[in-house]
Amino acid sequence: MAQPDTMTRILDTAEVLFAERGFAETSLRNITGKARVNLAAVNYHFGSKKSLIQAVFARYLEPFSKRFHAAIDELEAEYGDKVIPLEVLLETMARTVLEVPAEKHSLKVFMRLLGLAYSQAQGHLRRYIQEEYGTVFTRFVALVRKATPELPDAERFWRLHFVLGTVIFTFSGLDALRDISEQDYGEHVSVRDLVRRMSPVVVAAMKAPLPEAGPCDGGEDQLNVRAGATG
Amino acid sequence: MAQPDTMTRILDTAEVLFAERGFAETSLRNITGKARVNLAAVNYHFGSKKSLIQAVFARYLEPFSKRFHAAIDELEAEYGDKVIPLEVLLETMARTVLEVPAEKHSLKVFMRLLGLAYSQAQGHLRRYIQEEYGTVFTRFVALVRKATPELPDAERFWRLHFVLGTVIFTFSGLDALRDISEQDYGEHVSVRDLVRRMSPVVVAAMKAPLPEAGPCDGGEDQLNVRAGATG
DNA sequence: ACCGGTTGGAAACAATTGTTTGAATTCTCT
DNA sequence: AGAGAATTCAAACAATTGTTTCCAACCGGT
Repeated sequence: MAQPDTMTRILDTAEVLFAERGFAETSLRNITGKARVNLAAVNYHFGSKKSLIQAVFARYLEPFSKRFHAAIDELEAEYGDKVIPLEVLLETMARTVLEVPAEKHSLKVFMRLLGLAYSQAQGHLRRYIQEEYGTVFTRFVALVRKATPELPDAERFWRLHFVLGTVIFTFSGLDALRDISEQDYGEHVSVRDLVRRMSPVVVAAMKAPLPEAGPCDGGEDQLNVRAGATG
Repeated sequence: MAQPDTMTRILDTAEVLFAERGFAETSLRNITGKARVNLAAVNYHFGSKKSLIQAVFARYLEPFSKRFHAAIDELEAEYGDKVIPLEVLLETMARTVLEVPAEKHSLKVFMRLLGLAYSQAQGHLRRYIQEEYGTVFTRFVALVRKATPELPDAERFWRLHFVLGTVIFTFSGLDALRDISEQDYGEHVSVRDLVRRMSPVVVAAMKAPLPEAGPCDGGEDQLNVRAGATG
């Protein structure tokens, strides 16, 4: 069996280990050991661990970004001036997300990495992803805006992040949740299955009625005081 | 100003740092330095870093569990045999969650810690939380079941986790999201504000129509093949 | 065939990690 | 006040981390 080249071998191993344990908990020796590659290879090919992490993300996000732009192009060509329905937009995004990792990698890994990027390392990763692949998301949001004219902009912003939370959280903890589901309900759910279950929920979430009153509670926010560091 | 005792000082500092950077990325020296406490104090008072992490969670979850049990008791006494409406259940949970950290701590920190517990360290933390505080959640689910008899059990299981994802994801990334919201929409959202926005979305999510077809796609799940470790 | 640039490998690097030690200090109770 | 327990402290521990170094092996072009 012709082994893939070293860089690919490192990326393949790294993404799995990162997804399983997180970035800080995965050492380079752990990666290079499992990948049967010399330790120094990581720093030689990628420069640093940080760059390796970004490279792992780039391998997912680059084809995704490309395909998603293309998919949106198709949609816009098909619908012309007409507004693209919300369901179509969401379904297109889901399909693109499902397509990309299916080629070589695991959707679970992809989602778990996204979840880690959000939850962990508040710093460089989020900035990197935002700067590098933010445009396609912006484009998507613009279309969602046309599809949901009844929503105030701020409301739509929050709701999109609500459903983003649903998606990332679910798929990123997929294994554990699936185990419970299988054990308690004797039901093995596939990824497509989960998407099918998620669709009506997401649509309903976006189309939910607006909250009752406006933000007029005087801006009290004492819930966020932290234990003061008496320096 | 009378300083709180060492254990409290450590817990106060640790929970903030953990929430900001994650567990592995926060060193004991980092904590003890900021808390103005000797390094060995952590191991003296808590035994190990792992135990410290659990103690941080216990300080949130213990009062939450107690209050939530009490709140459910009240609800059951009030409603007797009648089913408690879903909205009331969700609102009760939200209120309890908001109450607990408001005493001394930050809701943001609480949620971020919950998010980390799910996303990070697949091992000991989830088990610990499940074993220690799983009963109150089980009790809650039983009431939700009565409130949503139209949902198949498995469907309700997944939907509860969908909305759990929304809640944890949103509050755990609260700062960043709030910054964007404030910058793009000139709108400062308080925590209560966010809860108000989230409510109709969560309710709509739980009450969304059932997905169309059953799980009859032949169980293909090749999306989850991982890059084989050719050992 | 030969050479220059690229790639691979074992060892060592300095820094940081969680934890332990044993003496000094503070607190508690009679 | 003083014996004894509880706590704090500085220092060192062994282990692991990401990174670098130096040398051998390889490759394609003239």
